[in-house]
Amino acid sequence: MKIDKGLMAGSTGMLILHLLAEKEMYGYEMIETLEKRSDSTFSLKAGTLYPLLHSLEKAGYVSSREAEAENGRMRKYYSITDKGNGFLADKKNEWSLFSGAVNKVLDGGAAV
Amino acid sequence: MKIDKGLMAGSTGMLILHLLAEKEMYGYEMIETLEKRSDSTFSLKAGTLYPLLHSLEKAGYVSSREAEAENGRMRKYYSITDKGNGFLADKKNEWSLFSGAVNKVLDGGAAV
DNA sequence: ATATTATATATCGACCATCTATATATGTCA
DNA sequence: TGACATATATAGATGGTCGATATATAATAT
Repeated sequence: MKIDKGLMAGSTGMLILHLLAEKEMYGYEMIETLEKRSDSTFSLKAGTLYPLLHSLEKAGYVSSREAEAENGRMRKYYSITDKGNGFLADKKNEWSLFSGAVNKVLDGGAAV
Repeated sequence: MKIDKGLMAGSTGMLILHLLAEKEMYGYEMIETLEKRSDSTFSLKAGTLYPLLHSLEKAGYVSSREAEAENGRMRKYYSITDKGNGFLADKKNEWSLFSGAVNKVLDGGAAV
């Protein structure tokens, strides 16, 4: 099933930062990793990712360096910053609160 | 914590339809019920709700009737339609898939 | 050789849902 | 009478995602 873009809004940044908290990655790799990890539920578009990475960098949440890959291609590798880790922690709390509240409403009526 | 509007996007319609699947409600009542059920996590704005209700009605997911409340005030009561129930079921599946995928990514790295 | 596909980054305009601000009107309470 | 809660409504601003498009190289197929 294709996930409505409305649902994606707001969580994409958190997901990207979470990946970068695990290890340095380049853009294309993030798209593939998200696709794989979510069992193809997510298919983040390049047109969404690259502007997002630029805004995360501008905000100081990630830093980047260009480097040549083994195959000779140029890639732009992103890393999360300390500031980014703090922001990520906040976003994870927010996600937890939000998804919990949605489920509360959906379960609700019963034991309120 | 105030929930980022990006996160809300896409799930508000589902939440409203879920409330209406329980019982007929008027707009203001929906806002209060969501606030209460979510332990004040959600505070849906009137400027979001009323246009949303109109579009849900236009799409045939809800129907409305105007009636005088006990206190003499005019209220617009909304009910979910059969079509709306079908749409709601789809949206709940989508939410389940989406939130599951987000958690998979956040848990990920470990057991992939 | 040549065409196609995958890799890799990037920008732009369109779309859509949310918010704030504003408007109107009535009921309640001080 | 004034303030606040109730109740619905619309308009404009904001912001995130998408599709389309562009560029360039590597790998694969014909």
